[in-house]
Amino acid sequence: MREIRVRFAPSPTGALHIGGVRTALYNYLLARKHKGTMILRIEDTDQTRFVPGAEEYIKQSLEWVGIKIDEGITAGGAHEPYRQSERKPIYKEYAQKLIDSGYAYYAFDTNEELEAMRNRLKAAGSSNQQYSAATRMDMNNSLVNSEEDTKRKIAAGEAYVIRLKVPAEGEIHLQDLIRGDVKVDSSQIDDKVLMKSDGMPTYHLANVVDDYLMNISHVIRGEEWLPSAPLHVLLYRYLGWEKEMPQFAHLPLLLKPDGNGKLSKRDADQMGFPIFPLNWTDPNSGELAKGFRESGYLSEALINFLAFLGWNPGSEQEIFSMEELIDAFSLERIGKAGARFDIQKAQWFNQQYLKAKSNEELSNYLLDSLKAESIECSKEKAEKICGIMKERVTFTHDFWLHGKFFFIAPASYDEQVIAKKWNADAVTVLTAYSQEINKLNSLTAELAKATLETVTTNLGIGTGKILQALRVSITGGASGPDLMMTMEILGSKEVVSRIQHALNTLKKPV
RNA sequence: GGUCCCAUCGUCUAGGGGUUAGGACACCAGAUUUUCAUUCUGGUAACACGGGUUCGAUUCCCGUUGGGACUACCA
Repeated sequence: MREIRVRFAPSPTGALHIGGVRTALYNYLLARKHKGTMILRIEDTDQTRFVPGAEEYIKQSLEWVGIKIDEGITAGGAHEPYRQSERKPIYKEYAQKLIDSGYAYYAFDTNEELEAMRNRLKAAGSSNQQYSAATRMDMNNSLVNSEEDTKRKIAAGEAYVIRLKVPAEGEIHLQDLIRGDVKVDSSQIDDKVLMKSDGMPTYHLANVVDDYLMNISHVIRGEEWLPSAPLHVLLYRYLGWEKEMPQFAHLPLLLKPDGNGKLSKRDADQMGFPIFPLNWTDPNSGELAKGFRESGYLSEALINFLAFLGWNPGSEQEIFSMEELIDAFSLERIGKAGARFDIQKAQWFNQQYLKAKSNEELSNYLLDSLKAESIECSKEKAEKICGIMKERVTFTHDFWLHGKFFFIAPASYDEQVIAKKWNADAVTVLTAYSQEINKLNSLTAELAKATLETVTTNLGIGTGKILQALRVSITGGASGPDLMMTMEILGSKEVVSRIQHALNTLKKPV
């Protein structure tokens, strides 16, 4: 079997879309599974859409999610350079080869002329308006002009493109690993531009040339490429590389949550979830798009979630580490239908991964949040807080968001709890309780509980009746982690002060 | 419009000529937790439609419908 060599080949036109991350992931899983090579190639042949910082963003995103690059930009390799803009002469050479062998030709048509052609065909009621065998002889190209004329035009510096001469008819077959046999009649394919007038190749040429030169074994990419895949087959054929042609696998698309259409940044904004792995600030608009990382997602959870969007192991296991994914992965088990993006499932995965982490590891997230708020906290205390909170947390920032009361005394109290539970009994117990706690110089959860029981027993009031009042006086909220542990972390002085404050602030019920 | 791709619970999906059509998320109910969350138990919920093929189709074939992608000197 041929050595597995796959590539992830994004273009640096902005932040890396989450669908791109999944494509990269599937490539990576296949490579690792078969001890192959994962290549990162940058497809920057469109100079007009180049976005500064995008390449760096791609690298950082892949690094964050744990997709390691064996070969390509930064990693280097035997097929350098891995940035298509730096491979210009290579494409030119092969375009020339196609011209020499009669499979491609020069075209001098202006945009206006192309436009006119389309309008003409449209008016005539033609089902497709393309530059093809049916129309090329009416256009301004080296097929209709004399050789001298073509040479003269080129020498005079007239703008031209190189187009592929697609045959008028004939079926083109493509064996897709996911979709099986796909066939298209070549009459449906237009004479695609191979080299643009700026001297850069188009995706079609660059992609085929590089995949061949880099000895790529499998092209795993999104389904949006399926319609142009037959064209690529034609290119391999005309270049004489059909035997070395990689195998194709066109991945199902990631769909909007409501199911209609490709997942886009717009949907994410509207529905309030991220679509990029990392924060991204658009250099043109200055607009910030939130990343999964900054939204509180763990990379392992994101990967697990993404892996299951379009693929499944066939078992009932849901939680997979990267190693387990590599072990279980196979192209055969990739589905054909588009997968809707369900952020709730992503949240569930995140919760699972968060719960499984050590307090030590989790404390870093809390400490980060605290640092941003300029609040001091020891590592030990942070670990303790994370320990009692991790069962109730969905995002990394929830430790801070739902645990603020560990650092800031409540400024207001939950009204519902006050209305229902703040009564004469509560005031009696809390008054006595704070006096007892005040006598202690160190407070443990056990001590807090024992003291509370003693106080309530002496007063003949059920503990359960006033517990909510105690919680609200200490945290301000109606719910939260174990209250006794919370008090232990807060310490006796703080507990007393908070109860006193509640007693003083809240109306004394009659 | 044309070409291509796709179709199992609301969502991600397993399955496959004869099954009580399985799991997970979400949702609902109960138990535990003196709160909330966690956890556990249970529940609601699907083979788009019409023709074939067949003793028998949700599964295979064809069509319809629906959805999607592509249709640039963008990738």
